[in-house]
Amino acid sequence: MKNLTLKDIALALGLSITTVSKALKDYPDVSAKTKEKVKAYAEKVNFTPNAYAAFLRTQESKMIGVVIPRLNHYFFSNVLRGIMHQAEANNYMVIVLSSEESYELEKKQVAKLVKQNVDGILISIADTTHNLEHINRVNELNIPLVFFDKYSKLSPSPSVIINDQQAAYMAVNHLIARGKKNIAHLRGPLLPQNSIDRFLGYRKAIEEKQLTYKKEWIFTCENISSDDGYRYTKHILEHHPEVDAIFAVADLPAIGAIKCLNEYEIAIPEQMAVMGFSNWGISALTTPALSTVNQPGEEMGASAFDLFLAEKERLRKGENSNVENIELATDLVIREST
Amino acid sequence: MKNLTLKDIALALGLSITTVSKALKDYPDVSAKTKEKVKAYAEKVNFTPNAYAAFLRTQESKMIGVVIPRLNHYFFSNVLRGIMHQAEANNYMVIVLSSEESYELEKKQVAKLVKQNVDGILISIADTTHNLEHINRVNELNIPLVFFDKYSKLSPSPSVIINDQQAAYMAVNHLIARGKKNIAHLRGPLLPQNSIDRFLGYRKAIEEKQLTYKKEWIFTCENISSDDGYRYTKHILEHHPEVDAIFAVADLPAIGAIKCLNEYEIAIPEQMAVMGFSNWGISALTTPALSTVNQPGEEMGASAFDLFLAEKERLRKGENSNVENIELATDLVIREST
DNA sequence: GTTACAAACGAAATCGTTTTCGAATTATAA
DNA sequence: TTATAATTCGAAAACGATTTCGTTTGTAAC
Repeated sequence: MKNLTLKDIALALGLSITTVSKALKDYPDVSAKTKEKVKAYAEKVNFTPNAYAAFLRTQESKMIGVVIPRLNHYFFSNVLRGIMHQAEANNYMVIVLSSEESYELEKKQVAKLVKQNVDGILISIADTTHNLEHINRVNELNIPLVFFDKYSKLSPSPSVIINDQQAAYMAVNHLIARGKKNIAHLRGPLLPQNSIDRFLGYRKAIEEKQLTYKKEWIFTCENISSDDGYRYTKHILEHHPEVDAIFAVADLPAIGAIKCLNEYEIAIPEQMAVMGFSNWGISALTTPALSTVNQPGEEMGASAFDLFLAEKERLRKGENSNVENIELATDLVIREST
Repeated sequence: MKNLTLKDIALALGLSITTVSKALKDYPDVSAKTKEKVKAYAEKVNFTPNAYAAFLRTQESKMIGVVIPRLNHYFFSNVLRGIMHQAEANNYMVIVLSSEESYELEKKQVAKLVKQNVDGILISIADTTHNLEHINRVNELNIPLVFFDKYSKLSPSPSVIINDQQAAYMAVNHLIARGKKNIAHLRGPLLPQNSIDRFLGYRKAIEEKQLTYKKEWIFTCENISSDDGYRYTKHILEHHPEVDAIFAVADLPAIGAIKCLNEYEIAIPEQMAVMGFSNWGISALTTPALSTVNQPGEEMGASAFDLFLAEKERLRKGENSNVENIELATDLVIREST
């Protein structure tokens, strides 16, 4: 009924604990016959070695920690699913912690994972993270660490990201191709690399086509919330009537924008086009449906886990080979709002 | 730099491992002076006992497992946050697994948690779970198990739920108070208790006010998706023009309904009112904004964790006292769609 | 000075697995 | 027949914390 031990199996088969353990791990100094017998019995009673005891010897916990900025976030949920799927395939357990976009909490969560002796940490850093001491400490302890989506250029750890600048560039070019000339940008906070890159992609597209670029058309969504989008759109309507398109850093502000435009009975996309970023599940359900950039969440999660395995191997071998970085492709999802 | 052990502290202070351990746990046979010294040093070097080694003696892993039907689900994300918050306060780690609404996967995930020696399991069962052997097995192993939101009446384990029947009853009564007389219901799958209860609440309200109740106005959303809502609403418009309100088992189908009604340019709520259930973040952002029933997710998560602690204590003492069940209050959120 | 007792500390066993090293058995060669 | 090698197994020592049970030391009572 309860979880069996090697001892139980050894007793049942008249073998020593050592031989049972070695048989299960295919040591060469156990006869084929004995291996068969042990494996068959272990299979029958559904034995799996006690992970805690194993850790004590091997110092491998077979657990990884994941730190994400937010739990109830469509994109990160998808990344998580990708991570967990890959983790399961490799017999790893996953501990998920949220930083709630707070630098202080992020530090605590990372420390907690280190104390838990996780074999590695996958992290997407918070909007407010301005210091990488906690990350550096993980590196010093030789614990594999992988960034996904929100990384820092100041850390040498491997990362899997999208090309935010290029994606934003494509998105804005799409608006331009639709004939829009005065495009406002609801950008993200100032620190995160991806909100910087999306802004740069926006500016590059504008400048390349020699459209007007105005600082007054750039608004910073501190919380990347629908409320941010709603408020700034209202402001745009009242103070910048010449604006004919909005490119938002994420779907949530874009949906807030649509909400506002609907209330003011502005025709979308004729009078004002709206472009989001991330392709959340809900973005297909607004009226009108939101055009956006698709981010491959599950793929990113799976790649992040694979990078962790690679990084672990790299650290084990003590190689000074370069870390891997992965850049995933994105694509435009054109719907009714453009 | 690396994680310290009791041995390191003992060596540094010229004490035995035993005394250090006992000092940290406030054993009575350690002098106050020594306790002070040990605690101060442990604090300074940020010592925490190795959880894996501790488990081997105490058989307590200080980890709980959580199984939810879906990861990217607004309500469950909130429950998770409540669980994690409470877990952190009590020094527990949380392993989250998803059943993806599949009975088979749910069984696997529970088995995995048992193998991991979690101290308890919090679970919201899948829509397709029709058999409780896996739950019973957990009970037999004396591992505390707590249901939240989606439970089974066939298991004696404690649970924290809402009164779905009463909440649905209130919601439908609200539609009736708005003058609606022919109310359709987009119900959930047949197995889960909450979709049964919401249906019963709907029927109770209808029958009590002696409105017409028709089987043809009941539609089963197998996936509780927006697509379900969209499809059935289209069907209602085409085949049951007399229907003047829709009560959905969840927000997602309700949003699908609104999407459809908008496309057909049906006036909401004048020609057709729509009521959801759960109060997802997006339900305030549709046009028109969705009326719904608020479910206290975080509170439910926190209560579930508390129930786990209580159940653990109950099992430890071997009491045959009754298990606790908690029912949380819900409230209507009236927006534009009614 | 002897005994009794409490206070303060440590030795050692234990949890279950892994792995090194040595012992035992069998097979092979001389 | 003996020496050697190959094969197969098991004893035992870790890993780090917990806890039982002794041991030592000091104090008080007689």
